[in-house]
Amino acid sequence: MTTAEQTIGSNWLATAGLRPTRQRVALAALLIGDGQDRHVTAESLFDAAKNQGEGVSLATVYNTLRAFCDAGLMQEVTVDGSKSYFDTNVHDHPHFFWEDEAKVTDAPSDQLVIAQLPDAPEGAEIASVDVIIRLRRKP
Amino acid sequence: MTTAEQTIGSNWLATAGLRPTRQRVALAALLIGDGQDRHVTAESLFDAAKNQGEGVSLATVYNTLRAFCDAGLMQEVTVDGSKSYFDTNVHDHPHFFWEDEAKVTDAPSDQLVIAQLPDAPEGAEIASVDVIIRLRRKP
DNA sequence: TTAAGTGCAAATTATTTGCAGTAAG
DNA sequence: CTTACTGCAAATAATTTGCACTTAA
Repeated sequence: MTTAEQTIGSNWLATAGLRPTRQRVALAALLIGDGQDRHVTAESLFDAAKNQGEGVSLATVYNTLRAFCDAGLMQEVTVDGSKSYFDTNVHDHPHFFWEDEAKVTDAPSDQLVIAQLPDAPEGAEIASVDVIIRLRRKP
Repeated sequence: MTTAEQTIGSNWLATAGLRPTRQRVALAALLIGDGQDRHVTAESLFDAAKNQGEGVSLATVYNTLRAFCDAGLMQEVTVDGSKSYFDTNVHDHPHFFWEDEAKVTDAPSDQLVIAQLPDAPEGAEIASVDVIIRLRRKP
């Protein structure tokens, strides 16, 4: 990991008022270091950190992802009942879920047009609208 | 539970080629007995069965819900990472998720109009599109 | 009679938490 | 210094499974 990526990560943490610990800076660099949006599970991020020789415990990865979500730096994507996915893109946008690989990617949000949406029932308001496009390998 | 509801449940099982055991007929009657679509978790269905004095183990409720889904009688709705919800309405339709109550209901599908949908990436095809409208109590 | 279904209790999986030690402001 | 963070190991929660018993066909 370069110093540049660490700096980007530190700034990202700073904007949310989170302490830039060694572990968080390392994970932040993995998540946003190259400017690309990323979709991870706790396990996949843990493995990525390990592959870089970064010592971070799995519990800390879980706690850190929660902290990032609470701080609004990331969002959880609910696509699969058995695992939690986290997305560095916090804007409202649709997702592809590759069922064969159990992998999440962004779907192009400009290609999704919702012309009409059900009204929220009495006493409720719409917090967000999730659109998951489930994919399978073409036969 | 009336005999009529049991009969409806038995027929429902028969259409899927599932053996109408006492437990399955009881659960089926709870699920589709009154003709209304239902959204349950394993736990909520287990409680409902218990309240009717039907002896069904929790493991059997889990196994039965899986069997119903595998048979195409129900579908799983992924709205909450920590629990599985099951829907007796197998048609493609949007859902409301009431975040405060952790409850799922159907959203009126005629009020959802998707004018444009992202194309499936190369080599993939769209299996289904989930639309979850997350609600919160109005303040 | 025989293959499928049931019910426990034990196993599994993903995730959270308590708490003692470590480090950031 | 003081409070937040980390890491382990133990706890939790939802779900699945192994296996002996029961039941539908």
